Amino acid sequence: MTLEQTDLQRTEIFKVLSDINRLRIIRVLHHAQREMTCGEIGEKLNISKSTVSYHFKMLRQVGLTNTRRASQSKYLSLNDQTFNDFLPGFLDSL
Amino acid sequence: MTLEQTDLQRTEIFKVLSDINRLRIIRVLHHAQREMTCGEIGEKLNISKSTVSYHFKMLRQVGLTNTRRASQSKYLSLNDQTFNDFLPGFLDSL
DNA sequence: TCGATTGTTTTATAACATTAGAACTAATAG
DNA sequence: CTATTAGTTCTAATGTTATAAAACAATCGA
Repeated sequence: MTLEQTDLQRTEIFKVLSDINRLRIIRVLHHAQREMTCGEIGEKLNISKSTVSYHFKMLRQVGLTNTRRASQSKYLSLNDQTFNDFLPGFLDSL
Repeated sequence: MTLEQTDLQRTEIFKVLSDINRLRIIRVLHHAQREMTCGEIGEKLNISKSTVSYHFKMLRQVGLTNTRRASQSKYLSLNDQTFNDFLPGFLDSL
């Protein structure tokens, strides 16, 4: 992994974290300490389901979250590994 | 300081860090361990002076850098305090 | 199978970000 | 005062991002 590649990965992660709604999603998940669904988070944060789906995708694409399908629902959880690798201590500061 | 205000401050900082050129500027400054001028950094990173000036402004606005005028030149340095407050350990990971 | 539930993708739109050239401002040296 | 140096702001072009409604897809219960 070159320096430049790591830089690009870093900027991608920062880009994902630079949106207030995605930060809210992360906080909600962190404080809940459990998986949550798209609908559940959308309702809590008052955003449309398509918008939540869009943000979920971005979070997943940079490895900040994991997803698990179960029946109709899709459960989201934080990927602690990525947070620890790139932003040690960040989650606990939320 | 409310949670929401801190969130906005955080997303602003992440936004500033989500650009590859600004990340490069930070790395160059960190490794140089000294102040550097706009022209010096622009030359090193091969970006126009107006673009460097634009990025300098963003960095300063969120408190990631300090500036000092001396004669015609303007010297930039990292504000370790802000990095430590919001991203402890980040600079050393660069 | 049908209808309900849940989430995704498409589409359109509006807002914002990045870039560099040109014009401008500030400081200094001669 | 004038020319030079260093940086800023304006402008226009180009590209990116966030949003939600609408259409679509997948799953499940009856």
